[in-house]
Amino acid sequence: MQPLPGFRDFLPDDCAQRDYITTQWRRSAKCYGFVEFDGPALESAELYEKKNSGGEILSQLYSFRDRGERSVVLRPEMTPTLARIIGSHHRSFLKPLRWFNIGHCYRYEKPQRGRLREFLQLNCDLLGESSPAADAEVIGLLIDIFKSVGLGPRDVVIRLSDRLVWQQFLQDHDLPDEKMREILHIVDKIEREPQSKTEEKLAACSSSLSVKMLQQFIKEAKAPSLAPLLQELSARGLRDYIQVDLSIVRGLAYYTGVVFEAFSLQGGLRALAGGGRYDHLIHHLSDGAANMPAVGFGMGDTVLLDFITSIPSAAEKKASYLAANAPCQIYLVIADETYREEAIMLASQLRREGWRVLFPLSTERVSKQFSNAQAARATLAIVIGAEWPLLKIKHLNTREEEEITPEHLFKKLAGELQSRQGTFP
RNA sequence: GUGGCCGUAGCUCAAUGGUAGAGCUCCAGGUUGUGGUCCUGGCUGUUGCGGGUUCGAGUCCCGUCGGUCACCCCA
Repeated sequence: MQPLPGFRDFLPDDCAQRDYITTQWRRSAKCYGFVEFDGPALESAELYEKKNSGGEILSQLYSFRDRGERSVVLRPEMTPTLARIIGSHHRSFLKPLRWFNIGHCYRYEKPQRGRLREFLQLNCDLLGESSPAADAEVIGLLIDIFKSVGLGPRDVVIRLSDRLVWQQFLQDHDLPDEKMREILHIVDKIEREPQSKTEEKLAACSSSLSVKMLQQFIKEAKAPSLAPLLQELSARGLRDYIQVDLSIVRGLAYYTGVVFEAFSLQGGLRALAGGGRYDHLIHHLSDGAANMPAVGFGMGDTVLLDFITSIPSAAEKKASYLAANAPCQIYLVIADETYREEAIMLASQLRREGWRVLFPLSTERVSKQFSNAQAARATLAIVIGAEWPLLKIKHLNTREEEEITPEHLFKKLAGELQSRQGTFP
């Protein structure tokens, strides 16, 4: 039996790596005062129909009828759920809200690498504040997440743009607002499509615009509205990560202002995260129950993990986290079965103090026990045998051995635990 | 949804149309209380599945399922 197409099993090693990602996500989000929320994976289909009035989107939804004949959908993204929750609970919270979520989302598409039908996503949203300071907080958080996993300005870039700039562009060329969506779609593709196709699409949309004019406008990258945001990012020391790029407009219809995408600079340009400002969506999705400006972003786990693994310094950082969180810290070697009971008592005591401890469940040769200790990636072995009531401890990395009393052992470990506490809370 | 490539042991892969194999992993040993090496032995298959061609198919053909890459799409 295999999992369904586009779904994955997570073996312990996969879980450990995912734990690394989600731990860094949580840590960074909390540093910015974001609080975690969650909602159901299964939602009413109505929630998504409202936003996208039917069409193709629905065919990419995991949708079905439940036993109560309700039309239901596995959430394809978090934002509608967030908007729904905000709509009915926003009066209970002081504004602005800083909320984040880590959860599985689903889409019924043909699976390929980094694009499965079930994926884990981080969403961070700042609601109820329309100033550029809010944009800067959110983008600052995004960058700090990259920093936390060892990615620097040589590894990732945030391409920043503003839809208001394009709105102004349309006005300056006497084009109606209705053309906005079409033009943005063309801009979105301008890098990826051959010029002839872009020209064709542009001609169908407007007679007064040329591809050259668009390209020139993008090249000039004049975006005065972004100045306050850029200033805030400079104050955070994050300007190195930012590149103003007006060709970034994002595919989604609901963005109203600042939009941004994070890309990998090495190993081909891959989108690692994306987001922007959506000032009307909450109002729309909550049926007017709430009305507040919002800015946020989403980031998937698989592409990020792939990328981290391909960057040596980031891979090293991941490896040291995994080593520090190995399944076993202390392995008790029972060299003489006579002392099994003493060993069990010692193990229990160590476990009560929070150490990850293993010992052989049945009689094993000492050489086998050391072998197992290493396989479990323990850093310390404690041999219990003839020297009792003394213990022989062996540092498995340095192979150094010493004999100490149990009391001394606990004192030593207590110091160790304290000094490590700052490393991985 | 469209097209290309690929499906052989748990993993990585061999096998001119002619008896399905290797390495790694795993398990058990190498007699006294010390772990990445080494030596010995052992387990593992409906060759993804279903048809067809052939004396004979892992190999050729068709279908199907799954994987992968590129489009499409991206909430």
